[in-house]
Amino acid sequence: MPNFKQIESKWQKAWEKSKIFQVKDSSKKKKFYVLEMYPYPSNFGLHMGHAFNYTLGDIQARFKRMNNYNVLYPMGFDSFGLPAENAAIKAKSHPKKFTEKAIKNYIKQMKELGLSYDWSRIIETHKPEYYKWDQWIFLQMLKKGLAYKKEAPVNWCPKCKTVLANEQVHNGKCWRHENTKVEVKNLNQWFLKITDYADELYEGIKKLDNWPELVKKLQTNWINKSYGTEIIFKINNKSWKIFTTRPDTLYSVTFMVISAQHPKLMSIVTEKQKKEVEKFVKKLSSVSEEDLDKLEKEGVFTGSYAIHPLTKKKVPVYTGNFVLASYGSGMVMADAHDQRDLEFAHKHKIPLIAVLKPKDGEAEDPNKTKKAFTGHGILINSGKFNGLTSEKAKEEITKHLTKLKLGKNTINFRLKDWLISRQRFWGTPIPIIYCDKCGTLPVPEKDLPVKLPDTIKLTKTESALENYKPFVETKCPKCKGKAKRETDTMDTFANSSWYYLRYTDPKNSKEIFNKTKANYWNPIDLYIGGKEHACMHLIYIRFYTKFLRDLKLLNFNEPAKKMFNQGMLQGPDGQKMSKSKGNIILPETVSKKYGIDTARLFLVSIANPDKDINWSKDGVEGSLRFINRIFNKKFKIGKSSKKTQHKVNSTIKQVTKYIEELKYNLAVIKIRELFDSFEDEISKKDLEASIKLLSPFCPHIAEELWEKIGNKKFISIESWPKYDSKKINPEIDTLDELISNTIKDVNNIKNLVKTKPKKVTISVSEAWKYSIIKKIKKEMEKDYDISRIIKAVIDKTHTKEISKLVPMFVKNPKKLPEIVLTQEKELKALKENISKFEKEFKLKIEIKKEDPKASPGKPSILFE
RNA sequence: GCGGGUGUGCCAGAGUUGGUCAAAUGGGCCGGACUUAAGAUCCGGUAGCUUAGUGCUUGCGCAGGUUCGAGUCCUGUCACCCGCACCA
Repeated sequence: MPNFKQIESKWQKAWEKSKIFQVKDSSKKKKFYVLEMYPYPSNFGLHMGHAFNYTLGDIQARFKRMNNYNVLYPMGFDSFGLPAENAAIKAKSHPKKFTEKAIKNYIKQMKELGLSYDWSRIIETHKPEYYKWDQWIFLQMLKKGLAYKKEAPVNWCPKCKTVLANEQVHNGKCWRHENTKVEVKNLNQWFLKITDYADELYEGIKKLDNWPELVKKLQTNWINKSYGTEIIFKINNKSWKIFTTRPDTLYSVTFMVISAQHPKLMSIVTEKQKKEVEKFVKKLSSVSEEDLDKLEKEGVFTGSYAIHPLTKKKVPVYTGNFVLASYGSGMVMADAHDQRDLEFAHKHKIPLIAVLKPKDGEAEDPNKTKKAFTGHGILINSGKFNGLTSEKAKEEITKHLTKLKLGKNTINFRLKDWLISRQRFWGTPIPIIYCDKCGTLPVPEKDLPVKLPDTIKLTKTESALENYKPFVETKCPKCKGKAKRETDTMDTFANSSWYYLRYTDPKNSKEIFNKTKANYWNPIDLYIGGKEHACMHLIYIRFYTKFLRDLKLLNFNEPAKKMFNQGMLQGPDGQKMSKSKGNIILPETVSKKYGIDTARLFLVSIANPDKDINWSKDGVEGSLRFINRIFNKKFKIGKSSKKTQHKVNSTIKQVTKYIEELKYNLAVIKIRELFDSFEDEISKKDLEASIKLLSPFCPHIAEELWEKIGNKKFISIESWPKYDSKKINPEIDTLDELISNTIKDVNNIKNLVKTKPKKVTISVSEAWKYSIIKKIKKEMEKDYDISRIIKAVIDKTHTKEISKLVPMFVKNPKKLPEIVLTQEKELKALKENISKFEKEFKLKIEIKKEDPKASPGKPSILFE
């Protein structure tokens, strides 16, 4: 077994010293930007799942580097976040301490994985040099009216003591505390107006050609653009807008439902109903929007009536728990053609009117049926719109409303504005100052960054900044009087929304990044990360990209050309790795036992990298066996046989293609087959090419072998081998097959005779091919089904070329393909391999040519 | 409820313009070689029936269909997994 530890550290040091992975911002070479989503530096360190993730990118980076690309492959840390803050609170300390310790450990571990990052470009989001630019972006958004403050019902996690974005609430529970119910609370919060970009974000998805379909679908559903109609209802003489996708059911509206969380709800509640409504709202206050669905559809009458815009009838307005305050306008018109509305109406004994009938039937009485007719149909009970189809009626009714100025066509999105305020310490401070005289003011750009205090010791969960006078107390930038700082910090997703740009110019203190550099490297050519980020990070990063483009800083529209979602690495038990299950595999342990190259090789050879995979001890040992085999093999440098040349060249071709497609598992198979096919003697060039193929997967071992065969420079910066198509000869594979069949024959016969013959005569027979022809002729004479004839041909010849001739057979069954007899070639191949045979069987072997016209019934191998 | 995905041999997992698929590769298991022995290593086997065979049969969740031909396309069905969630 190679001394992995020694080899690994030798090359890791050499790489670091030589700075071969550092990259310049311009080059004659084509650029390639590979990026993995940067991690949160947890104090538990990296586990094998991270190793898998980063290996995927590293292989690509190494591959592209060898293919003469100028490769940007950086790494950084998403170092703001709750765990460090919580740890600090527990230890009555500063989160920076924990964070930087964790980062140090991460870097060490990453280097031990042999990842070829350009460490000179490291970014850490908790550093003022970085988050200064978070604040700068915020100020730009403020200028453009994209950052604003408003009071809104927000999700409040009592454990984090902070507000969560909708996207951070999972099933009504906090995303970090699975058992903590999210409460609803009204607070004054900062929002980013991502909805201004909703349409572009939505339409742009279609152009993300190399993004996984899954991510695209999830984003499409998340943003959810829907075309509909805005209709104005009058309540107590005030206009209330509602949004509907079904204006064709307008005549069916017999009541309205307003969200129980609507900010203006109380304004329409009458004195008489006040008590009941308040009771109802209070009951719901501990339930988040996302949790509402678990409740039964409930509601109470507000006491007010709305005027139907067309019939002018009075319809009662209810408040209900099934209407979202944040979608549309927070109020819906309710009718007989919606299941929820129907159920609600039945419960509250509200009469319903059917206005649609099926195209081929009669309408059911909605007051009696339990199932609403929700499809499209023909309008009835709808005044002058009777007889129209739903589709037509949607248009006509909207047109009519537009004329009356009571409605219009509109587009609605499900996507909500992004709430970025966090009442936490360990985040980017929002650069805002509040002055009693001058109001809310942005921190002047020259005063950035607004730094987090370094000296503070955290003791409580609540916002430490709020209670820390040296931070809060400041001067008003306008009147120079006493003023207070904003104490909210930003969601960490703000940091990660543009980090990829900072890698291109990480040390710039004058500007967010140099435009030329950022535009040279971007967009990212390959972005690797988990699919769990489909709806949050991957939408935010697109949003920021578009915003910075609109500031004329970027000349592209989307952050990444290609996105790749890696699968999850699960423990040996097939379960998600977790501390509680005790199934976490650490790179250190594995590396010590098998070497990190073995682990890298194993991780990518289990399955396609986008599949979830299981760690397996037996499996990794298989990879170890392979590495041992090639490491210990003694190569005689000389001349490659035709066969070796063929294998090397065809493997180069296939492996190159597979790596490009990120089908690493298939690439590894081909590499294994290549090394296993080697004969004793091989040319230096072929051997070098083979080691190069291995190098992105097993960089340390490859460097070692490279040196062992007498090379001085690093294989990591050598150029990728090119195949010579002239040396690829598929016939060699066919002959190989024939030979292995012959071996099988010999073995079979050996087993049968159970004695050790001294001499074997193998005659290469083409008899079977004759037998096919015979068979075909026979079948034809019998006037058999043509399909059987063709099947016979295909089964026997196994050549694609012939299968392509099938249509010809169908047209003209008499014209049989001419089967080329390759007896001469087979003989030759066997002769070439005779020594191998003799060694294999410990026999004397004699090869005899058989009469090609001999009957197919004769044995082709004779023993003496 | 809506949307998405998956279902292949003892196991993991390849396999999309339908045709070299009884099914890559790895693991496991069985046998052989080597060895005093074990391990490592190397070789062979691993659906069933056969065999002198490069033969036959069955076969990729289940049931049908299209086709000369289907793991691959279509329809239905079952199972599991994941995302979103009262979207008006």
